[in-house]
Amino acid sequence: MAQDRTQGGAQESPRAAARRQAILAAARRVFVHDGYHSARLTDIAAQAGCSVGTVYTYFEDRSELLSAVLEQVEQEMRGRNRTLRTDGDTVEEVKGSISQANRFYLESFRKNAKEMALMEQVALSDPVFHRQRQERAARFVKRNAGMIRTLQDKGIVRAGEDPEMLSAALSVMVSRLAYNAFVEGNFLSEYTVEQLAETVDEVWFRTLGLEKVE
Amino acid sequence: MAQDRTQGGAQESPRAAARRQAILAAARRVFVHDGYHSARLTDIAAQAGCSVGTVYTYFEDRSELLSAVLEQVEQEMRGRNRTLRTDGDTVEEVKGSISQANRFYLESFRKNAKEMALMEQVALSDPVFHRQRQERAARFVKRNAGMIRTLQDKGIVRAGEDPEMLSAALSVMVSRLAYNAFVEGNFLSEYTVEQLAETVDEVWFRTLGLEKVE
Amino acid sequence: MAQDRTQGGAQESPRAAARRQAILAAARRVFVHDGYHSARLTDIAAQAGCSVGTVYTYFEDRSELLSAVLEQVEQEMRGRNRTLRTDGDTVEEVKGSISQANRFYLESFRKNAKEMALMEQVALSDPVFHRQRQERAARFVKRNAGMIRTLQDKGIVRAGEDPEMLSAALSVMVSRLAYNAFVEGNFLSEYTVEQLAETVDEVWFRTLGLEKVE
Amino acid sequence: MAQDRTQGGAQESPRAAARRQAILAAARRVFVHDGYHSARLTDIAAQAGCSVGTVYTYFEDRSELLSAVLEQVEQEMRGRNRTLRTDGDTVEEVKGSISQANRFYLESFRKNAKEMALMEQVALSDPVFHRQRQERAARFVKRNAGMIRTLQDKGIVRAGEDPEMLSAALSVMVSRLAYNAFVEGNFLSEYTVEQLAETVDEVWFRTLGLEKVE
DNA sequence: TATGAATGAGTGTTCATTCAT
DNA sequence: GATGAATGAACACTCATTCAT
Repeated sequence: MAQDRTQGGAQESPRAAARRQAILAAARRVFVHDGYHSARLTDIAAQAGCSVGTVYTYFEDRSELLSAVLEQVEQEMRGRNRTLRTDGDTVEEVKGSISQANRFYLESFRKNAKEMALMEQVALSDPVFHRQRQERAARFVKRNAGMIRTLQDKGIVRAGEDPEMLSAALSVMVSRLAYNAFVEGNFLSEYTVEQLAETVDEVWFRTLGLEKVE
Repeated sequence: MAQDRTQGGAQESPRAAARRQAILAAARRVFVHDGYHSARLTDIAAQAGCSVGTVYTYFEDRSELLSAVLEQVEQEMRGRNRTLRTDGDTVEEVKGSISQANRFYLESFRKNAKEMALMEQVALSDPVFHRQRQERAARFVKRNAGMIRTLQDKGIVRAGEDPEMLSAALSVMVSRLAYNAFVEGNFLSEYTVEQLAETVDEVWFRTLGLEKVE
Repeated sequence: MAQDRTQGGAQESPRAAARRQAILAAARRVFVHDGYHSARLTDIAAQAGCSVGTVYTYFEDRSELLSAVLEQVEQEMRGRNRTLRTDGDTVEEVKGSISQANRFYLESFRKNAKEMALMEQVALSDPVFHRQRQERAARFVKRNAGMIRTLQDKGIVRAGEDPEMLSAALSVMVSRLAYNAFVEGNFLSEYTVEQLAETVDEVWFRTLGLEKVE
Repeated sequence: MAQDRTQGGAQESPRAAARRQAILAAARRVFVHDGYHSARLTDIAAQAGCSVGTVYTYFEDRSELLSAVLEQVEQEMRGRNRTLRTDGDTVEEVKGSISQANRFYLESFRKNAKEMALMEQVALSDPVFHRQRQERAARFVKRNAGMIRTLQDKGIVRAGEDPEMLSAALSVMVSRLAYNAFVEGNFLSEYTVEQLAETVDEVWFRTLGLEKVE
């Protein structure tokens, strides 16, 4: 992914690695605080306790610095979600998986709200980041679509529905609700993650026919 | 709202009005094509067939030009939605209203997809536009929350649900699905408005208990 | 002096003359209030109740408008000073003339303080106005030098002094003291014209040997 | 006084100091030659042998560059006047002090005539510089007022006179005469500093009663 | 005469990136 | 590796003046 200037397998010294981390952390702070367009290299260097020249020793240019920041964020969030299971034999197991996944997603989003806002911002002005964001979303949708298809095979979800689109609808609902609650400072920000999760679960369960409607 | 330099009720001559429209249309094209930050005044003037100075005869500055563009878009979209009814006595009537509203929304979004992307972009970097976008969204959510509350009173929707949050969840689902389909160039862009609307309707109906799940 | 566009002896209609006066008065207000460089033609036209184009009907350009304003001011001040006598046979008569001249000057300056500040400002950046101001000052110095020479001939002032330079020294003292008192907003602004005049008289009288020093 | 971008006590390298001086000297030349408002940053940079960007490395903006120039001039002039004495016990000593002070002032003015014109110009359009000029003048007047008061206590100058106003009158006479002689290009410019000083001394001495009038 | 819309040249300032030390 | 001074392209905005109506 060429997010640094370390060619091939050349190892960085511990000191160099520490420097890189310091710059990365500084960039994350500054990008998140000022927004990508307002963030100045000089501020990042100052925060990192080094000169601008040194920043260029470790990162090709400003946009690569942003890449590295976003990649770091994504790894942190992926790490949290790695253990998720989306399968299960009984309806209750499926509901448990969905429920857990939604809680994980909402919680992750809450913890990195500022970073998610940053991602959103850069995706709108830079084609490269736009594509990255799209692929991330696509993976999310695809995973859920697979689950829906499984439920259809088991006869739980109606076969008539398009799994991809249904997945997309339910997925964007979760991600956008999270965005509104944690980034926008909406009326939604007054709810707890648990409350949001319950609503989201409800929509999923009813839509997928996992809950009896009296 | 002072989106132009015409003070108070001073009437514009037909020629001046035409000029203003030409500049507005040019700005809309350029903003939508290049994005707000990359758009150059010189390009807008060139597109409008006048000098930069003339642009400043009609608009205070660059940001006011954007305001005028967005206001125009909003009026176009509001105009289309004016006729919407969100009430009804029978379940079928309610479903009809929802169905119609969703189709109108998706269709409007499709017709102004680029402009919606522009709105999204500027909302992320300018506090004023951010607030405008938020208020627009809040109105939308509120209207739907009212409808849900009515359904609860009639005993159609369960009383236990929070109408505001449910409305928010369902509303963002529609708007974000539209965004993905018409702006992002997703796999969703291969669906027709009708197909999107059917899925969206389905989620609404099931969630609100308006449809029997076999 | 070609301060207007009325070629030769072509008479202006009464209406045109009124227009010209209205514009001139507006220009005077705006120039004096905003300073020459900050004054905008549009403001002047607005103040005059006409369009910018009309201003150009009566005045060649911005600088000619200023010329006309300054000329008007000068005529007003000259008018006041026309009756001054600077001669006299006895020491008391001479002192009376000087005393009267100083009071007239200070009073005139006070009445047109803003205009004098304007003159000073434009003299510093425009060669034409600079020359005008210089000539005005030179006339003032010359008149006083003549008086000093007369006093020397009568044996009242010592013959050894250079009348021109002495006149210059005493003249600039008066004009600059007036400037400080009426334009600058100095501590000097707390004195009355009479108090300033007494001090100024004192310096003149003593320097010219018109007063016995006990 | 924050007239540069060197924050706090951060030391400048010799090379940087030389650069700063080069830019300062260039700015002084250009400001003095073209006047503050007509001076272009590009000209200053060209004169300094660097790019415009480099100018902004050392100075916040155009006005700070002017500040630095004026401060430099003032320091040069203050340096020259540091040794002045304005006291003395005998009449002859007092006259000597006054005489010396006047010569110093006139000579300083002559050496920095163009810069004094610049100061005058910017004082008339910028409130900050206006205030600085006023304070400078006030100090000058105050110092001389103190001397006059001392002379009154000793019974040399009449007690009836207002020391502040008398000081102001005599001070502005010197400064304005200098201005006329060295900046204006008056007939006064044909006199030597010595000749100007003699006239100025004469007015002071006679006004303060330090010279017997035959 | 009066209008006021149109013109367009002119310039201070920013900041990512480079490279000599 | 580290530094930070130097670069210079890029751009919004102003306003006196003109001239078609």
